[in-house]
Amino acid sequence: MPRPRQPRLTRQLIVETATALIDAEGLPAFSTRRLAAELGVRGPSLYNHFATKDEILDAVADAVTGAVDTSGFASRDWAAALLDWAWSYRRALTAHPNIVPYLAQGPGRRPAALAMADAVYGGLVRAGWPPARATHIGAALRYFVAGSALGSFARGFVEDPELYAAHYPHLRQAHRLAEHQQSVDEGAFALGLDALLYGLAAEYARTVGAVESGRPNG
Amino acid sequence: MPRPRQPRLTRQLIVETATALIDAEGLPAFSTRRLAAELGVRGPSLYNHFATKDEILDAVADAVTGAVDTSGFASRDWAAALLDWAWSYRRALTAHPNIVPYLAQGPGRRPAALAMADAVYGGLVRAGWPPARATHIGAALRYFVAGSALGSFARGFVEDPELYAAHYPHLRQAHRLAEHQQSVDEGAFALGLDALLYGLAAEYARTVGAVESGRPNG
DNA sequence: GTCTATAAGTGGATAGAC
DNA sequence: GTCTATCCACTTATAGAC
Repeated sequence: MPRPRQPRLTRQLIVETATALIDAEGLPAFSTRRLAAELGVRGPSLYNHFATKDEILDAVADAVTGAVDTSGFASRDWAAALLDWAWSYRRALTAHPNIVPYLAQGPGRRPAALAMADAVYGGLVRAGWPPARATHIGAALRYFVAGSALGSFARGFVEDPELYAAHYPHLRQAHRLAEHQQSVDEGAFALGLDALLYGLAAEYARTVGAVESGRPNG
Repeated sequence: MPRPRQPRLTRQLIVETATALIDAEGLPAFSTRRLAAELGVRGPSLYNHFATKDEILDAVADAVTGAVDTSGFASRDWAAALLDWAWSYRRALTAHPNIVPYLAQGPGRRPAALAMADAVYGGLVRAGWPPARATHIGAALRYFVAGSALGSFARGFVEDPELYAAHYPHLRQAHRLAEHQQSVDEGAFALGLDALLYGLAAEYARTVGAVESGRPNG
């Protein structure tokens, strides 16, 4: 026999609505009252499901991180797995850029972030990278992805040619960046990621590969 | 209480105190009242020097960015200049990590950020990089630096061995990251930056260098 | 240029009714 | 499990006295 009336709130519904609210209005605009209003309830009702506001934010951050795909580390060579992971990571964060400053405070105790770190670190070590190097690589990629999701580079420029021409001689075309925001940001990410992986592959060949030559990376 | 002979507030003093306050207590704790208290005045007095709270934050962000050294682009080859710039940029941001989320929203109209973009872009173009590529390189480095300053990777882990051992097999040593936070974060940055520059140098040799062989980069 | 006073509102969170 | 009622510290910003 189902319950006559379903509870209006569930943890999942709260997290989904909180995510949408943060996406739409930003982290500073996110309050328990505002969230409750969005859910059609009053503020205090949320406290039946979460103890504090930060617990809600942690759940949102964990859900965002949970969308990242690390499966490549199980089946592909380390470089291809890093590439797949970085793009998936970037997609997950750029889908919810406003939560990034909160999320980037550190993997902390959030399960999804720890599972991701575990998969990446494990995959790199399995491929032969020394543990300390694997840590550095995972962190470096995290820096790059978080930074790219944090704030669009192109978005920072305004669409007013006059503003830049006067004082910044090389930025004469900068106003055009605003038009091509997405392709500039993605192009910069692609360039940086490719260069990074190129450099890592060179170091791998120089150190790990020289020792375990002939051993497949997967 | 008699009024002081000298004005107690100046824009510079306000910005310096605001920076210290944000460093010490974080962006959410920063309020005009809290700042005024720190300066020994009442909240409204600040509005004689800045029109809004955001104007103060912009001034703080601009001061932080203003500490970045881009002089290498005038005198050194592009790769060495990028390396110097990236480290200087990182030092400036990690000295004030709590302002990074605000600062990273985009270069916007802040003079110091625009001057920095101008110097970097101009230096790269002068070295022979195609304009579109120069934009991507500057943005990619910005992503990496901002991400590295935004949140320490190592800090995210707690110093409790038991917490990770159970569920994340590869993170058995992760609690040790907390001890070596600074060296892990700097090592990850150094590795990523070197790999990135290695990859860029390869592309430069493949494209620009092939066309303008023999031309000095400076 | 700093002050008092105040506007007009939001914040997270709790107690206890139903 | 949601409600009403409530707490009160706190927010940015303005008006006008001195």
